[in-house]
Amino acid sequence: MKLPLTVDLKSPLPIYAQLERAIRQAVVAGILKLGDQLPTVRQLAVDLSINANTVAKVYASLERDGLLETRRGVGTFIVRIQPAPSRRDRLKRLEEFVAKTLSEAQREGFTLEELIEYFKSIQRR
Amino acid sequence: MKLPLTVDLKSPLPIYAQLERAIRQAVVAGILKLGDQLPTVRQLAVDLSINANTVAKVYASLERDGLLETRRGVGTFIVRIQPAPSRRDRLKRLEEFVAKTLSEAQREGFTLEELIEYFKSIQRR
DNA sequence: ACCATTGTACTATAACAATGGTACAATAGA
DNA sequence: TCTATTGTACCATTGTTATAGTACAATGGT
Repeated sequence: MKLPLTVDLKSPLPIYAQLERAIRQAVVAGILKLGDQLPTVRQLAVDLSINANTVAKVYASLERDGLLETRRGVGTFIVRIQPAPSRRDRLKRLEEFVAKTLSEAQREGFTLEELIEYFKSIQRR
Repeated sequence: MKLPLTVDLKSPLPIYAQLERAIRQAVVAGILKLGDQLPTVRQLAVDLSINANTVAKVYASLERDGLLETRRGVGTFIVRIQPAPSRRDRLKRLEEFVAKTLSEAQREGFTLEELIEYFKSIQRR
């Protein structure tokens, strides 16, 4: 499976932040599933035309976050898709998150319909 | 009128990029109108707790872009209102917005399916 | 036991971003 | 004309980001 990870060297957003975001997004979108192996730091560096150190730092950061697990000589794997806090807290946080997202979207001039459509298109791929 | 310009020192997005974006957004949103004066570089630097050089560089960049005009000893003024963004620009911004939202959602532990469901439930009411 | 693969840990270097500071140039107004 | 205000242009310094390169540690397979 070819991962749709990309970075834009000309973006003001640093490469490490772009890559971290892309990986998180791939997990949420279901492109990366529990137990899936990520490309090796060296391979991904080649694929994205960036430095291996940058990839390694992103992996290390995501591991600190509990999303990944790295095993020397083996590779890097997805170990957490979602935490499991209490249902009620979770729902409340989801509500807050969606509210915040919607207010931002409104400021940016996007409609709820557009967002749903775009989310669905991501789900489909 | 107090301008709603803010920057986040902890964001990976550099301050100058945040400020440039915030000003463009304020113009598009109609908060800054044609002919309006912006805060002085020194004043805005104080307001945002950043360096005056950073503000000056943002103003200079926006002037190169034709959005602003600066007059020594007088101030900085809006001289061009952005045309409505093209479809392509809009789609690109939507992409970026969704990418950002999904990476945040991942950190919060929400899945794409949950988000879509919740958005739909809002749409229904 | 050996070896290739993978992640980790360094070092050094360069470019960029941001700060603090100083000085200068142009303008408006007293 | 004088002065305060505003933008501009420097400089030196600091921290971050990214690169290139090397070496080492742990693992799995031969």
